[in-house]
Amino acid sequence: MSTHAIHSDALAQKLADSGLRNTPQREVVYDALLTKRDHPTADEVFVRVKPQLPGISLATVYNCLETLVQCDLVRAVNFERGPTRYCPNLHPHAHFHDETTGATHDIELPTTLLAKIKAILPPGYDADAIEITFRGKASAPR
Amino acid sequence: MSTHAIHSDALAQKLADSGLRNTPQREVVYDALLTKRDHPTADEVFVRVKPQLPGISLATVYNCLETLVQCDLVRAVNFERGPTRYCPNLHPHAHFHDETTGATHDIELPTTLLAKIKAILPPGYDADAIEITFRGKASAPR
DNA sequence: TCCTTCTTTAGAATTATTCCAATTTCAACT
DNA sequence: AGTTGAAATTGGAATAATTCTAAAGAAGGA
Repeated sequence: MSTHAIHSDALAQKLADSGLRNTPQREVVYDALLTKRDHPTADEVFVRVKPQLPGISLATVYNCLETLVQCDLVRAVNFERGPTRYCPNLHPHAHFHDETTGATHDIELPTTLLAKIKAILPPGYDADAIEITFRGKASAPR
Repeated sequence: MSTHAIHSDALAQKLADSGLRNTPQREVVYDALLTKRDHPTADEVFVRVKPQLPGISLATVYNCLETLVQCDLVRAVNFERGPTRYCPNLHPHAHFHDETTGATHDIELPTTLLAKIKAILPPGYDADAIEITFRGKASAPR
C-alpha cells in the first residue's frame, strides 16, 4: 500500500464525515502538504501539484486548502503580512518563524502549558483556538 | 496641558531617539491610536485622522504607522487573513479575537507565564518576539 | 437515464499594501 | 534671511494575495 493510499483513506474518511466528496484535486493537495511539511503557501502548493494534475487551477488549490482546514486535517498559519501557510500537523504546537531563513518550525506545546495559557483568560472568555508564534533566529542547523 | 500634548511629548522623545522628525501627521496618527484603543486598521486610522488633517494621504498613514512600530510605540497585530491592526499597548499581552463581534481585547500576560512559554523552545532557538492570539467568543459584556 | 448538487475552472474583481516620482518641509549652515 | 540637502508627504500606479462569478464538468441517487 502506498503512502498516497494511506493519506487518501484518512482524507476520504474526514470528507465523508463532513458530507463532502473526495476528489483527485483534494487528494493531491493534501498529499502535497504531507509529503513536504514545510508550511507552504497556496502558490507553492499549486506548483507542487501541477505536475500530478496539470489541469488544476489556483482557485481550486485555494478551495481545497480551505476544505482541508474545515475538515480539521490542516491548520492555516499566518505570519505578519505574508501569505497564509498550511500545516498538516494536528498536534497542539506553536510556530517558530526564523527571520534569517524564512523557514517555519513546529514547536511541541505541552498540554499542561496550554492549560496554563488558557487560564489567563478572564471569566466569560471562551477560546476555540490559540495561536502562538515566535519570531527570531535559530542558530542550530535543523 | 491637553492629553494631546502629553502624547506628542512621548512621541517626540521616541522619534528623537531614533533620529526621526516629529511631524503633524505622526502626531495625529499616534493620537488616534491612543484615543480609541480598539486595534484599528490603517484604513480606520485614515478616516479618524482625516478631519484633523484633511490633506493627509493613506500612504502617509501607512508610513506613520510603520514608523511608530519601528520606534516601539505601537505593535502591529495580524489576525488570519485580515488587514494589519495597530495597538498602542506596550505591556506584554496576548490578544483575544472575538469571532462574533470582531472586536479585539488585550489580555494581560504575566511575565512568569511568558518565561514558561519561552522555555519550550529547543536550544539554539532565540525568540525576539512572541505573538499569542486567542480566537473565540466572549460571553461577558465588557 | 435524468436530475440535482457539488466541484472545478478561468478570469475578473477586490483588498491590502507597497512603490514611485514629484513636491514639500525643515533643520543646519552659511 | 537665504541656500542646501535630507527626510517626509502626497497621489497615483503597481503588486500580491485572495475571493468572487458564471459556466462547464463530474457524481450519486431516484
